[in-house]
Amino acid sequence: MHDIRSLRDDPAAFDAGLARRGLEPRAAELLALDDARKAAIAALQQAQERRNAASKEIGAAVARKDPGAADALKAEVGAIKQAMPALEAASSAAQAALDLELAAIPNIPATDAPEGRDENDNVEVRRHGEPPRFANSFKPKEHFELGEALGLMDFETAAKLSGARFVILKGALARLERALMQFMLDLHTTEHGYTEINPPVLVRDEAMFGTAQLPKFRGDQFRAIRQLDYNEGFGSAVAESNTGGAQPFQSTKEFWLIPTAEVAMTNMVREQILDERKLPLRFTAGTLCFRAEAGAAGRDTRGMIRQHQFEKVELVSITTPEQAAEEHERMTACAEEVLKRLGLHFRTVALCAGDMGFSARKTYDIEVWLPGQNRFREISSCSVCGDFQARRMNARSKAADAKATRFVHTLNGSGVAVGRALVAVMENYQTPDGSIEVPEALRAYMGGIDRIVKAN
RNA sequence: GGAGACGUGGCCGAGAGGCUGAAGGCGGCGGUUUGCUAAACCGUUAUAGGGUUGUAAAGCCCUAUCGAGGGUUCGAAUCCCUCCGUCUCCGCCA
Repeated sequence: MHDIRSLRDDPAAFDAGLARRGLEPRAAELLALDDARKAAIAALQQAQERRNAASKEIGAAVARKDPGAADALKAEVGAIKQAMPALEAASSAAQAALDLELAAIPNIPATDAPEGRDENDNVEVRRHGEPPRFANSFKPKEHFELGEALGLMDFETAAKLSGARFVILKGALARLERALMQFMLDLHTTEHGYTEINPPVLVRDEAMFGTAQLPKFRGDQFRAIRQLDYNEGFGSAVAESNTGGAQPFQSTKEFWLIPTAEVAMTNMVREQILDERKLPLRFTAGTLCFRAEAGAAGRDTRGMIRQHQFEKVELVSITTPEQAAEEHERMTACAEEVLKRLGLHFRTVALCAGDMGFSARKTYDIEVWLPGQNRFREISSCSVCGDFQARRMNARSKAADAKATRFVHTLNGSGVAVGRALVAVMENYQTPDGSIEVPEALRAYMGGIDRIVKAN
């Protein structure tokens, strides 16, 4: 969420930031909305001021037993009140018009985010390890070929239960996914200083607004509706529920399924004033994530790369403005460490301004090597959001000796995507006989199993 | 799911249609006194928005806010409704 006052101070800088994302200038239009809003507020406040003053005079007139004066004043207030609803409506409409626009504009890129339009302009900043070597004659398989051949990965049965973009893992492969999550959480909590969180995965509108999934990315999300009177046949299970009221945030019976634990963990500090001596806060959680993948039709339709439901270990930091940039590097290194210990080849790229997500000021993607696809695939994305989300959440901090509060800075990163890590381990540790070696770092979590073989 | 109680500033807590942006206490900040510390005493201490003066720091005026949103009223922390949240008892449940 952008600050209309700083936009007022420097509209050119705002438009320049949007231009770096490949977007049209918006400042002039927003400032016009802001002027309209201020005019509407002034008109309303003028009416309120007179009403309040007259009402006090009525009290005084009644006290000195002057009914004539009181009645005259009542008539005046009555007239003012006639006009008030229109003024109130105009004022809140003007505010809403501005907020609607501001809430749907992405964050301004940091000065050191690379220039560029799309993924082709991203900048590789480092690379670790190298691709695994296979015998010349051996063509590495993709993870779903391996998993299905092992009898431990079943997309067909999952489709019977839930449709496309779901999977059933079995036996040692199910355990491998569990092992990966445990390993990552243990690493981040015991060595990287993150506090483990087990958050709700169902959240309300405000939380989704806070991290900016709402209002713009509504269509990418799943909702959970509590159906109170479920007796009109199965069709009603998916019937559109009626929220009704004018208040935007009043539903208790509808939730959103989190698309990432970032939503839950970042919103833990919403509407709070934090002591800056306690920053940065570092949280990690391994949760299920739910994404509608709207607009991804036809992409990654096979396999586990792009599912409606997947597991991810997420990292979130809450910092002061001064700490944010360094924390971003640190967080990215924490995510990279996961891949290093798993012995996976990866590269880290800085996303260009045109390719970054909505809330980000600067983003590093970590891409892991997948031999079956013969290419790098995103497995983690670490972003600094500045005060963009903090404004939406009203999350502030205060220095020990300061009077004023200021917005915190928020960061989030995958540390890392568990489903994709499973894919990476399978493809990188496959052997010609179709079995999969278990990386050293995971063996303790696998009860000592060092190889995953075909189920009998 | 049923029944009931409650939600007031950083915290505790009064207030039950106008004199209340809100008593009192704690805490914070500034000061006086004081070998030091402590104590005592005095003062001060919400947030957001709009307007205005000023280069600025800041000041002044106004509006809104007593969980949130509506309503009644000339006037609402106070009365009514809805929602959110907390607590108690019962029921159900992993």
